[in-house]
Amino acid sequence: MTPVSLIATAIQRERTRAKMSLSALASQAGVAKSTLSQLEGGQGNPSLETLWAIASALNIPLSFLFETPKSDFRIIRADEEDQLSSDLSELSSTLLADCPTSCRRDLYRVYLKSGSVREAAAHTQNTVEHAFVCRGQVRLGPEGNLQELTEGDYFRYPADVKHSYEALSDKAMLILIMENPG
Amino acid sequence: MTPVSLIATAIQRERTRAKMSLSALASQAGVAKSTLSQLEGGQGNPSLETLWAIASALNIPLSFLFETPKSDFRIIRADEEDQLSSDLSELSSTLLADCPTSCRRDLYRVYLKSGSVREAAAHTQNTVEHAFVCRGQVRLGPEGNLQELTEGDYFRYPADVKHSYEALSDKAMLILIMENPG
DNA sequence: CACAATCGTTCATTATGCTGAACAATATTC
DNA sequence: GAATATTGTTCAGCATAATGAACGATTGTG
Repeated sequence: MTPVSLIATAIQRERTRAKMSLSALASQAGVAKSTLSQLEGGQGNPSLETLWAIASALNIPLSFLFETPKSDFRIIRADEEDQLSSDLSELSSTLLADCPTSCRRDLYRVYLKSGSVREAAAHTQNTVEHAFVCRGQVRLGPEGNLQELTEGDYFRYPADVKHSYEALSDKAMLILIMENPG
Repeated sequence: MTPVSLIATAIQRERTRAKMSLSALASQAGVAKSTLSQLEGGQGNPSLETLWAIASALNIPLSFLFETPKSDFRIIRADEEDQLSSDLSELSSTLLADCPTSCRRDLYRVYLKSGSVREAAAHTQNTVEHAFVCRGQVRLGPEGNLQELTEGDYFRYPADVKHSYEALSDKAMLILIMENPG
């Protein structure tokens, strides 16, 4: 995959996400329509200033133009041991998620009390959430894909749709990592 | 700050980190020395292919050239409540760390047993680790800045120096997020 | 229906980034 | 110490990215 074609799809993706026409984005960024048109066509070899102008007009950091879209599900149960360095008796660690390309990840500590269900609206497109349950039991996930998790479980899911959190035990604590855009 | 000057310092930083001479990097990347020289001098307006070639030769993703360096300490105790959305009785969440610019964050689940101390070598420059204790008590941190943490505590620290982990309780579990380069 | 506006694409001209050779300044080797 | 690489910089020529006007296609409006 050539870098230009990657940029091409990235620009198109971000532009449609921003609900901007090609002409509007071009004038907003201060570049010629023709330049932008060729770029989105996967042709040419844009300069840094051109890319910068486009990213600024889209109101996103430049690195957002270098990301490859993906989103997926993954559950790692507390008793599933990826044997990574488990030979060290005093320490065993499990890689829950890595971040191959640059991404934005915000880290939250969440306390839940049993009772009502906490609904969360859809986040920006391609947002992914990582949940790790530290204490108690919770049911969470995107609409139609709720998972019941217990202490030590890890769950990753797309969060660009409606999703919810609910404590099944009296109290629950979890680590939530919001990652966008994936 | 102009985008070119940012790239200029970024390239120099990554090149010295890779212990490469300007000439060596140029030939490795397949670009003219003059091009690279001008770039590091903060002049010009590089094309995407040029940047791509340089990043590839440095063996880093392109987005690493757009990051602004920083690193810092932060501890959030379990009983420190950032009142964020604490008005919702059934849910209260605390933002532990956000990620203003693009960054790489790998997520680990770590189990510790009391006894020996786990020593970790210095990671690449500007690496930061986020530790969140889910169970038990641990003493961890960089050399000369060990912190004792208990359940629910969060600790962020530079990990580009030697650091260590030690369980103070019988068993301990924590979430570790490795972020590089910050 | 006709008119106007906006859409995205294509093409000559202009501006400029990339190149390669020549350069002085260190660093290395016998 | 002289000879030889290797460092990073500067400058003319070429390659090409960016431009702006003209284009047909599509949409909106009276």
